Amino acid sequence: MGRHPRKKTATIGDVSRLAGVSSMTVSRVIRSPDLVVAATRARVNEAIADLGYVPNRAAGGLSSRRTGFIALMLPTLTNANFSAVAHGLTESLRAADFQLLIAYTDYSLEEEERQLRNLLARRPEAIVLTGGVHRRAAARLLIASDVKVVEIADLPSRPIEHAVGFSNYQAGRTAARHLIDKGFQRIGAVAGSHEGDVIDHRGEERMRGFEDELRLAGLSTSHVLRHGLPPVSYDHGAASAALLLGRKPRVEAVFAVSDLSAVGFVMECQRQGVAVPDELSVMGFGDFEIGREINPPLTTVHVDFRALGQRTGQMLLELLASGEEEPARRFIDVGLSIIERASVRSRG
Amino acid sequence: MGRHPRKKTATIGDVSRLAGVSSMTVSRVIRSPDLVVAATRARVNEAIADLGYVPNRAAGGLSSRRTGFIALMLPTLTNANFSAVAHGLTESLRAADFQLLIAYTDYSLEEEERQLRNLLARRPEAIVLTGGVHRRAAARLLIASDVKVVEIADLPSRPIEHAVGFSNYQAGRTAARHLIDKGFQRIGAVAGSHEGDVIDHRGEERMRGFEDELRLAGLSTSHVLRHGLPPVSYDHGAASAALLLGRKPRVEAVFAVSDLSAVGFVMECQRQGVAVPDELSVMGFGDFEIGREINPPLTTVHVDFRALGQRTGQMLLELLASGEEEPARRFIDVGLSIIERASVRSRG
DNA sequence: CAATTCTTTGTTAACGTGCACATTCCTCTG
DNA sequence: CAGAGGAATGTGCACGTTAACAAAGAATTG
Repeated sequence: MGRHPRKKTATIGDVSRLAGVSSMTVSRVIRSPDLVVAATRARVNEAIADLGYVPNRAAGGLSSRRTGFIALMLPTLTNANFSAVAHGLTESLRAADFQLLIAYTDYSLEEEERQLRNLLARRPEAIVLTGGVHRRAAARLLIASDVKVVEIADLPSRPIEHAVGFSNYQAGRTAARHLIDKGFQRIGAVAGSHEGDVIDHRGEERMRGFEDELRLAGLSTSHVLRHGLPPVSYDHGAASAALLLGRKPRVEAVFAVSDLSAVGFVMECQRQGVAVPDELSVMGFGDFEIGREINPPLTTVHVDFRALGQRTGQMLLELLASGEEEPARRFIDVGLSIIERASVRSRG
Repeated sequence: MGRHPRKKTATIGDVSRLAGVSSMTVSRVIRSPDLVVAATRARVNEAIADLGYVPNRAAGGLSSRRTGFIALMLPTLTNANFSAVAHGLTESLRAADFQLLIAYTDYSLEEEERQLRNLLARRPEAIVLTGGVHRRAAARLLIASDVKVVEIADLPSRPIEHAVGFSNYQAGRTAARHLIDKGFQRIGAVAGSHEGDVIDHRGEERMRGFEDELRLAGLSTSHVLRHGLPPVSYDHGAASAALLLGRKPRVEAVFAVSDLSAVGFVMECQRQGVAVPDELSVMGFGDFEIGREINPPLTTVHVDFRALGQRTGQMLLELLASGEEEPARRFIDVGLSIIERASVRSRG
């Protein structure tokens, strides 16, 4: 406890003394003003303003068992789609006075458990996970705590509790199907390496779906290129293009595991004088803003990540408001769609 | 307080009972293990693992007066440079077990005070602000609380306490000077509107510096175009290009308030068959990754935002470790530089 | 107008932890 | 072997708030 030289920040006690009421009345003025008669309320509010009093939520949460935290675990913040999720989540939680606690793992399993422990130490009322939990110890921690768990983005086959998202595997298959339907035979793909400590599980799922669909159509997967560490970005696509354009016979169409990589790929084609889509079709994933802007604009698989975040937020509010201990499991597939732009065109 | 049907999450008391020690010993095992003899420590750790115990930081913080929170207030998360700041900050704070509390205002003054109040309610040990505080009431709240304040990104002329960043005004002047030195006379710029509720103060500073430098060189500012709501992005640049390319006589060089806008500008030039840089030079601000990748690669003003976040984090650690009530004010200018690429070339 | 109900405010205790101090048990020293 | 010093552990309380209950006054009812 505190044997401190001087306390500076005002407490509810300071306010109550100044206003000449009990601390409980102050608490009520803040949390349910209609329970307090107008005159008293005014006096208290004045004292609050005078002292610049801001309630201590840690203390309040300890007492009420409601911390007002929602935890969010992401692989990284430096990805427009993930920050869109965070953005959408905040939007729907803002009105309900929840505070988002963001942690990210930089795609490392090492960090996963550490970060999870840190988050749980804040006693969030719910935790939103991207791509599940991969370590046993981490999963055990989740079970021991009584937070509500929502997995988002990649829909797991066996969800821990609730889930909102889409199937990355399906996204890969859909992309392959799109290129096959356009009449292409030599279809390639570019993705990060799937060996090493840093693995993009969601991207892997897309590639798995992509290759499966190729095989089902009796096509070769030999033009699928894996290199570089995730998370992939523009330079990954540019490097991939340099590698893939040298091969003979040249591929006719390429799927990049991310729009960023696809954009880099197209730019490298421009530099090498390879016309997109006349000589080579390119498609991406994620519908990043930049894909709409380049020449030619990028055909891509679209998932509305901001809406995903918003829907997750709304679901959380319902879940938390209901107060049920064991609410029915929710499983929402937000789906995905192909956005046809000019970077892919029919063969021949 | 809690009259609750059943408590589920384990407390330090549960652990101490299971291990047959006092709760204080458990606390010590967690916070300073060397004070506890190995045998006891092992017993306690076993109990912790068995119960899946995770300390409650809210309770700990209340008692120790150290919450382990650092607050960060941003205009938006959906900007690569700001998320780079958050990323850099997290990196340096991670080892010290600080948790970043992120809030963003979406460039709205309305939200600023609300968010600040929410953050202060968590009693962060320091608060990192982007672009200062604009409302009186908000400033008063900051003063009443005893958090350490660090302003980052735009260096204020009169900092509240500490500051790490660069001068956006200087960035604008430097950009203008660069174009003037290249021999251009009809120099334009594109930025968001500076009227309305949503204002990008940092961008405004850059424009102010840009126009000042033009005027000092005796050049006209009539090609400076203002339109659209901040934050500006690709489509803003594209739209600006459409507007600016129609004017006669055409500008020779353009500075966009952000790389994203500059990229959109270049893409629109491509579509209209205007060669960059042969017919028109374009430069941006922020050195976003995409600027390096397009054709031609973008000349830009570079600021290392990730390093900015890291330096801020290191400074915070020193500030908080020292324990001084009134540490010396710190004011760090991380500077900026012009990155010359191919989108600007000398006139004539 | 007495009995009842509602409105408004207050009192008490507990939320889970860590600091300050106290206690116990060893180990050393001369 | 008594006394001093240190290492290991324990006790009590405070951190700032709110839930539950209590109390006092005002309004309503028959």
